[in-house]
Amino acid sequence: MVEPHSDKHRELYDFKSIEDRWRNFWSEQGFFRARTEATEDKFYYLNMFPYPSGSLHVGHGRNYIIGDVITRAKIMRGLQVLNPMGWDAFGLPAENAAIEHETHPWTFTKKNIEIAKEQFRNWGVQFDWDREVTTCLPDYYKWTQWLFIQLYKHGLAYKKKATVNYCPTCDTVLANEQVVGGACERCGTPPQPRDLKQWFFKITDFAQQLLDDLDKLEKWPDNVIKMQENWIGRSEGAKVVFTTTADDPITVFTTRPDTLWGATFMVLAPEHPLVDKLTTEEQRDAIAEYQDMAARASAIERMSTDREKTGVFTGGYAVNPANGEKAPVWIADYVLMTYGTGAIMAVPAHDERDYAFALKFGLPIIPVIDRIDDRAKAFVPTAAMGSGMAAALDAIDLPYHRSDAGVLVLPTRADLDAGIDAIQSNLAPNSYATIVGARFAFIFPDDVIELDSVQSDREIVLRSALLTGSGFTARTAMEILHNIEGYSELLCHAEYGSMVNSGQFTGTPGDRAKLEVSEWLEEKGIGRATVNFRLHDWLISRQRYWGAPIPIIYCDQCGMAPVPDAELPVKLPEVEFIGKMGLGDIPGFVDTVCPTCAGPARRDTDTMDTFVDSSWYFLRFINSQDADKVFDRDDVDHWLPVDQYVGGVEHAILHLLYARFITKALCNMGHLGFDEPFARLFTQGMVCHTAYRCSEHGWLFPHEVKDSACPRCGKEVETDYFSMSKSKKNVVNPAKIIDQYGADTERLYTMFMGPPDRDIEWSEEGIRGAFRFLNRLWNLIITNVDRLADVDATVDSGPLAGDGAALWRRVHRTIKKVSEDIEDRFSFNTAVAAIMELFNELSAYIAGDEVDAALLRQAVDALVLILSPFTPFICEELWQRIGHTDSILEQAWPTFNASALAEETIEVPVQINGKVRARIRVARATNADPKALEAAVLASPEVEKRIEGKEIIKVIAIPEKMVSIVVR
RNA sequence: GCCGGGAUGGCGGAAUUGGCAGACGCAAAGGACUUAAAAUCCUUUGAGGGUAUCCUCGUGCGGGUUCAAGUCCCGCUCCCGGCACCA
Repeated sequence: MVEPHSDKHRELYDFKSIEDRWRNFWSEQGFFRARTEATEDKFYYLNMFPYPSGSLHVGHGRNYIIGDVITRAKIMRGLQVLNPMGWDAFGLPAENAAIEHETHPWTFTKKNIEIAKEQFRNWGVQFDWDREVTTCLPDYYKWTQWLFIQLYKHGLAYKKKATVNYCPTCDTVLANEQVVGGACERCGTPPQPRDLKQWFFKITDFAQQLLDDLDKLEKWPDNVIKMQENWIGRSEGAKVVFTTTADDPITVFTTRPDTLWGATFMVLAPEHPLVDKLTTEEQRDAIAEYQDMAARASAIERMSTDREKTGVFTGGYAVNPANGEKAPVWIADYVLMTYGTGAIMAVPAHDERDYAFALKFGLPIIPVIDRIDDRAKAFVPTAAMGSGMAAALDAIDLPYHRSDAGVLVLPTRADLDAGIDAIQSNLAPNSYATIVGARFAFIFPDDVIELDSVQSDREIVLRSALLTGSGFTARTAMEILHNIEGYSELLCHAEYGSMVNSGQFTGTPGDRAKLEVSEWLEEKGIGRATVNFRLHDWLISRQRYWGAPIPIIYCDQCGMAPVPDAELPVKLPEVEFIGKMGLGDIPGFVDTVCPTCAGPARRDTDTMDTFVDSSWYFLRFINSQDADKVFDRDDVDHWLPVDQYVGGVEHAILHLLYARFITKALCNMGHLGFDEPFARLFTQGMVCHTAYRCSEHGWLFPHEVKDSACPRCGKEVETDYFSMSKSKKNVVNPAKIIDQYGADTERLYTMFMGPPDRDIEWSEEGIRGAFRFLNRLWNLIITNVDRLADVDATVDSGPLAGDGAALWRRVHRTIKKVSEDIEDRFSFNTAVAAIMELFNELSAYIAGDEVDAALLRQAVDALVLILSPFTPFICEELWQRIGHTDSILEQAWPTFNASALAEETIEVPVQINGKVRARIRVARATNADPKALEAAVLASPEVEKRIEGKEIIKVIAIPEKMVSIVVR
C-alpha cells in the first residue's frame, strides 16, 4: 500500500459534503433531459413506475440504481437517452389510507410522491422529470379515458354481466385482493356474489397474436415468456354438439375428440344455463342444493385439486352423436363455467378426473384408446384356479406373481390370445378371471366378454353378480377391476393411442385420430375443430372512487354513448372525505346531459382498473406535456419500442400482457407503427432481510428482539428471510445507510451483492465492504493527485514491461469487461468485481518502484470513468480533483485497445491424464499454432520430467486454452 | 399434477463457447500500528495428507459421454417461482 508523504494531513473521504456538492448538479446541467426531436441514436430506458405507497426501501433502490447505472453509461456512449419516471397513483391503498386518516387519497399520494422524489435525489438516481406523469391527475387520466373510448369505438370495450364480491357488512364491492382467505380483509365477513353489468376489454381478440408474438421477444426472460404462454393457455381440440332430452343441445369443448366413443356421461358446471332445463322434477331439489353449495364454495376459495369429486345427476340425458348411446347429464364443480363452454363430455377411461367421478357415482367406463406401451395384466383369483391352471400358465411361459388372493399374469400384446385361452380352459367352475391394459375383457368359462360398450358393461356386471352371489356391490365392470390389486395403473390413461371400440374409426392411429374425427364431426355438422384459450376478457370496471371514471353516458332515449372527446376528462368529483363509497354515492356526479339529444342522462359510476392506467403510460412519456393530444405518432414511432424495460417479476403476467394488448390494439387502429411495446425486458430479484416473528405477537422490528426473545412475552422468536416489506417489519431504510456510509456506498453494494435477477439477502457486513473500497479508492487517488497533474494519458505501450505492461493490459481488459457486463450481460456484480481487481493491481503498481506517469494517468482516468455509473458522486469529485474540468457525463465511455488484450507470453496449463500437472509459458505466436504449441510443451523440462518413461498415446493442443497429454 | 428456475468454501457469489473450480467481496484467525480499543495495513483461509517441491479428494445425489464436465446426456433428491379439477 502507498505510504503517503503527508499522511497526517491526508484528506479523508467526506462522503457527505461530496454528495451534497453533486446532488443537484446533473439535473441542473440537464444531462438527463431527452430531446424528443433528437435524431441521434436513441435509448429509451424504463423502470416500471411505482405505486407511491410510502418511503422506498433499499430493495426498491436496487431497481432504480440498475437503471441509473445503465443510463449513465449510455449517456457516455453518446446516445440520446430517455429515462422518465411517473406514478401509478390510482388504487386501493391510497383509498384505504384516506379512509383511515380521513383525508383525500390525493393528500396521501402527493406526500408519498414528494418523499420518493427526495429519495431518488438522495440516491443520485436521475430521471427526466420534465416528463413526469401521475396517473391520478386529470391531465393523465383524460387520456386513459380517451383510450377507453378508442377501444369502445373499435368494438374492443363492451359491457356484460359479471359476478363481484360484495361485503354486506362494509356495504361495498370488494376487489379480489380484498378477499383474503375467503373473507373481507377489513371485517372478516364472507363476501356474497353479486351480478353487475360491467365493462370488459376484448383482449381475447388478440389471444393468438399475443401468443405468436412472444417469439419476437427474444430478449425477454424465458420464464416470463412461459408464464405468458401458460396464462394465455391455448389448446387445440373440437367443439361437439350433443342433443339432449331438453330442447337445447349441449355444446362441449374437448381436446380429445378422438375419445368421443368413450363419452359415457356429460358434466355441466353447476351454474351452466342449461341445468335448469335438463333437470327433472325428482332431481330439482338435489340440484338446487348442490348449486347453492357450489356458489358458496367458490366464494370461500378454490379447494385443493385432489379433493373428493362431488356432483348431482340432473335426471336429463344427452345423446352421444358417435354411437347413439344415452349419456346421463350431471353437474359437478370440477367443471368450470369459465373455461371452454362450461360443459364437458366425460371420457372416464382417458381422463383422471372423469375416471374418479365415474367410479364414485357408478357410471360406465369404456376404453376407446389403445395403450401405446402394450402392457397388460390378467388376474385369476385363487378360487378360479382350476386344477390345470398352474401348469397351463407355466406352459405358455408368461411372467406372473402369485399371492394368497390369486395369480397376476403379465402378458404382452402378442401373448394375449394364448394367455386368455390358457386361463379360460382351466377356470374352476362358476368362476371368472379378468384382463386389463392392452385388452379389457372378462373371461368366463363359456365366453370372453370384451369391455367395449355400455351394453357389454351391463352384461359383465350381470354375469359377475350371478357368479359372485351375495356381497356383490359393483355397479360397473371398471369398478370390479378397480378393486383388484395391481390393476390400478392400467385402468385409465390419457395417451394418444390407436382408437378402439369406436365404430368405423377403430384402428385409426393416435397421430391422426384427432384430426380425422374433427373432420368427420364437421362433415356431419355436429362439431368442428376449435382452438380454446384460457385467457379471458379483461374486466376493467371497479366500483370504487380512486380511479379513472369510465367516460360513458346513459340516456333513456338514445342509449349508451361515449363522452365526446372535447368534454374529457370526466373529472373525479372533489369531495372532502370519501369513505367506502363509489362515484354513485356522490351527489350530483351521475347527472349529466346526453351528448346526442341533450336531454337528462346518467354517467357511468364505475372507475377503471389501475392496470388500464399502466397499460399505456410508456407512450405518454414521449409527449407528456402535450395538452392537445395523447402523443405524436412520429415521435412515438421513433422512441418506441422501449429499448430496456426493467421491473419486478410480479408483473410478468398481467401488466405486461395488458401493455402488449393495448399496444397491439392501438397499432391496429393506426395510432402506432409498432405492435410490441418492450424490446428487451429484465426482471430484477427482490432484496430479502431477516424478519422476526413471535407466534403470539406477530412481526417484530429487529431492534425489539433481544436474545432472540419477544419483548412482550419472552417467547423465542422465529426468524427467516423474506423480501422486504413494511408488514414484516424487515425493511432497511436507505436514509440510514446514506447517512452512515453515503449513497455511493449503497449503490455500489447494491450492484455488487449478487446477480440482479436473483433474490438476495441484504447484509450489513457487505455494506461496510463497499464503504471500505470507496475509502481505499479515495485515499489512493487523493494521495497521488500530485503525480497525475499535467500528465498526458497517452500511453506508449512499447517500452512497458513487467508490472507496467500487466497493468496496461488490465486497464484495457477491464474496460472491455465492464462495458459488456453493463450493456449486454446485465452482470453488474462481475463488473464491480473487475473494477476492484483493476484497483487492486493499480494500488500494487503505485506502491512499486517504477511508475510510468502516462500509464498511471490512463489507469486512474479509466478507473474513475468506468466506476462512475455505479458511484457517480465520488467519481465526479475525483474526476475534478485529478484535473478535469468537464463533468464525467460529458466524457466518452472509454474504449479498449484490442492489442492490449493479448499477452506476449501466455501461461498454458498442461494436463496429463486429465489432471493439470504443469503450467508452461509460451510466446503468443507459438500458442496460436497447435503444432508449435504441442512441440513447445513436450520440449519443456517440467513436462519431460513428468512423462519420462511413459508412452504418449495422444496429445491435444488447443490454442489459447490448454494442452492435454494422455500417457500410459 | 404441469411448466419454469436453482443447488458451487463458514457466507454472498465467480467461472460468458466443454478447457487451470472457488475471481471479487464478507466473515474468521494470526501479525503490524496503538497504553488500549476502533479504524487502517500485512499474512493465512475448500477438505485431508506430507508439512518443502507435492499428493488425494472436492461444484445436491447416482450413472454416462469425453483427452478434459460446475458446464453436455440419462435417472433421482431438495429448494424457489408460476399455473393448477383448464376438459
